[in-house]
Amino acid sequence: MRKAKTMAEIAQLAGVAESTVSRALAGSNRVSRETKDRIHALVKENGYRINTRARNLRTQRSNTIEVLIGISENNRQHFSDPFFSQMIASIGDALAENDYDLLLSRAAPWASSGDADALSSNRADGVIVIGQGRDPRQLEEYASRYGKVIVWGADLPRRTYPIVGGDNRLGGKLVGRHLLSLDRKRIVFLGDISHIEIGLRHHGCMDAITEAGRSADQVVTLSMPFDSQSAYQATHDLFRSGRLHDAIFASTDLLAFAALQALSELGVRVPEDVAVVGYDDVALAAYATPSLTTVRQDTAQGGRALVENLLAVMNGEAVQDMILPTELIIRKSCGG
Amino acid sequence: MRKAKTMAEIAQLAGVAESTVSRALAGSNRVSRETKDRIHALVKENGYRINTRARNLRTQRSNTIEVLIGISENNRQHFSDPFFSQMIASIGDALAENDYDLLLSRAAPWASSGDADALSSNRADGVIVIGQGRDPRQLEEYASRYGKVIVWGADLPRRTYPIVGGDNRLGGKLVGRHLLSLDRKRIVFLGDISHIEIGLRHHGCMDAITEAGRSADQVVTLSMPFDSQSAYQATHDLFRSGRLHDAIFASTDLLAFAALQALSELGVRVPEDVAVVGYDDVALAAYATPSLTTVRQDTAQGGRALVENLLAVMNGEAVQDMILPTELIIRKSCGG
DNA sequence: AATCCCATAGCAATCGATTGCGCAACAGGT
DNA sequence: ACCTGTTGCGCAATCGATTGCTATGGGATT
Repeated sequence: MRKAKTMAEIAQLAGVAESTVSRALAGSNRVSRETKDRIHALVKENGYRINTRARNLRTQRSNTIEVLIGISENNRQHFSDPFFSQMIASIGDALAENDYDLLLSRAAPWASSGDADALSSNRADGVIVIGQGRDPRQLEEYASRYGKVIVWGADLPRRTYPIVGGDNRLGGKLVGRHLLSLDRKRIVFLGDISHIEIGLRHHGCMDAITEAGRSADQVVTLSMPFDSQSAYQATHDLFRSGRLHDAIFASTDLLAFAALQALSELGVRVPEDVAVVGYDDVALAAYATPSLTTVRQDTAQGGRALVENLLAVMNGEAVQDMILPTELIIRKSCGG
Repeated sequence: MRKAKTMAEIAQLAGVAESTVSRALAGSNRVSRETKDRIHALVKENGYRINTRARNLRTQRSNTIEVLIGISENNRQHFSDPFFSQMIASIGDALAENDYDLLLSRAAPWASSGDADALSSNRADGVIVIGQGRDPRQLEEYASRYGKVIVWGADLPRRTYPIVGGDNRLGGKLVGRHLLSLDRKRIVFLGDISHIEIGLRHHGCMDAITEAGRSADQVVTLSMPFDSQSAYQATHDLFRSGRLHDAIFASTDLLAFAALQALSELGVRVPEDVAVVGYDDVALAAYATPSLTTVRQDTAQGGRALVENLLAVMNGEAVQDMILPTELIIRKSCGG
């Protein structure tokens, strides 16, 4: 069974023109039933498979959507953040239903440098960016130039791209209120507030403080990189030094887990001594023991919305921004 | 600033031929410094970007590697299994270092049906399959036909594709021994043993039982789908019914977390009443409280090995199978 | 019987970049 | 002056499938 490499060879074997083979495989009704059958048989027999690269060039599309984790240069950690992987899973589902593949990119195209400036384009039919990162201007520039882009993130002013996202400020506020209602007086905020979304969560938390007439110095902000190692270390250092805090607001569930680990090793009781609240409501937040009080970000709904809206954009339709409901999930074993 | 779409337009603006533009952008030394500079300036000025699709067709490569989660038809759950996302992250890292992108595919090409049989090929330069699934024959067929494939999985006999993987049977054996050394007498195995790798873990566990001269009925096997919901439910049902078991061997950390959750809700103490051991050593296994005793599968090393060996295969070199070290990580708060 | 139409299938242009080969210009050596 | 290299660049074929337009043959219509 020799392997037929090109459509031309199949055409030759079938005694028809390439165009007929192409139409037969595409299911066009301009090819007779018999010819179709004959071609399909030859295709199977020879193990022929369409060359996607040629097809992509000719049709000017690749049935592929690119997903960029835009939140930072140091992408390493974010791939393994369960929030991102859940989001990617959900996007993947929605794309699959629409017959799109998912191209996972790690290098943000706007970060390319020097000679490489003309490197890539047109490899995907559209782009989903997850997170606005620290400097939204690059993203803005990229999106306005490229066009077929949608972003998971916050509703920034003077934005030209459509977004899907939660209300980070509200989420932070809910957490703040919750901790205050538990009569916690010295709160630690864990996370890199130079990231847009994290900053908003922090902002919301401060809103709650102000709203309650408390003093802003009830919150200690531990700004650190986005990975669990740093969170573990920071928590460990802070609580070993014996300073008295009675609550941690981790800007991410991943960081919350790291903090819990540190507290556990130091013998700090949760939630008796310290209440811990996370953000994202990743799947393991419920399964972990102690389970985690957190703010829900519905990745299933979010991924689906991102895909649907992106497809609409690609289709030339106008799409609305979409702010998903944001709610606090209270699990008593951890968040008090 | 009109957008230049093709290389021909840039060539026209620069007053040179397309070939010169192409060579200039590729950094060929057969173009003078001045011409290069002029072209680069025009490229930047016009926001021109190379059409990747055309390039891919002409060069017969796409600098893309496809990653297939092959373990089951129901791919939904596996994307969010932290083991898979860690593996994907690690593969992504290694690929990025080699200037490859990662195409995440959800539909196994060998599962395509009917008219669609000639649908796709040549869209990636190579394929990494994670997991051998339930029926390794399809995978075998696919790999032998396609060629540029590497698989994360077990060392099956009469296999024609190269693998990277842990020693699942040894891992299972280590767990079995560990539980026996803790004098546990009624062990529950949690997982779908029709999956090759899970079956081997189970097998290894039984080896340990036999080795110790115990009776095989000390192990109850709860075979169930691959998701945490099912594991939670199964554990809940089993322990609520009051039967006396004193250990759980979860074939996956994800399932272990689900089991822990169920036990916690039923008031079963871990590890006093029931020891729980997982498999994979996902990142959260250490951070969760109680932390999890588990068998380490080094995704960082594994991902890197998969990529390096696949690139070697694509390069026509012969590669060795690679069995990674398999060791039990004992964390006393959970596994006893 | 002449005309028209429909079902099929072929021809050839096209998508946009890459690359082997050839050619011109210019330098240096004899 | 002639030969030989080198440098810089253009010509045109090529990758493999898709698609608008055209052509043919047979049956239906008037």
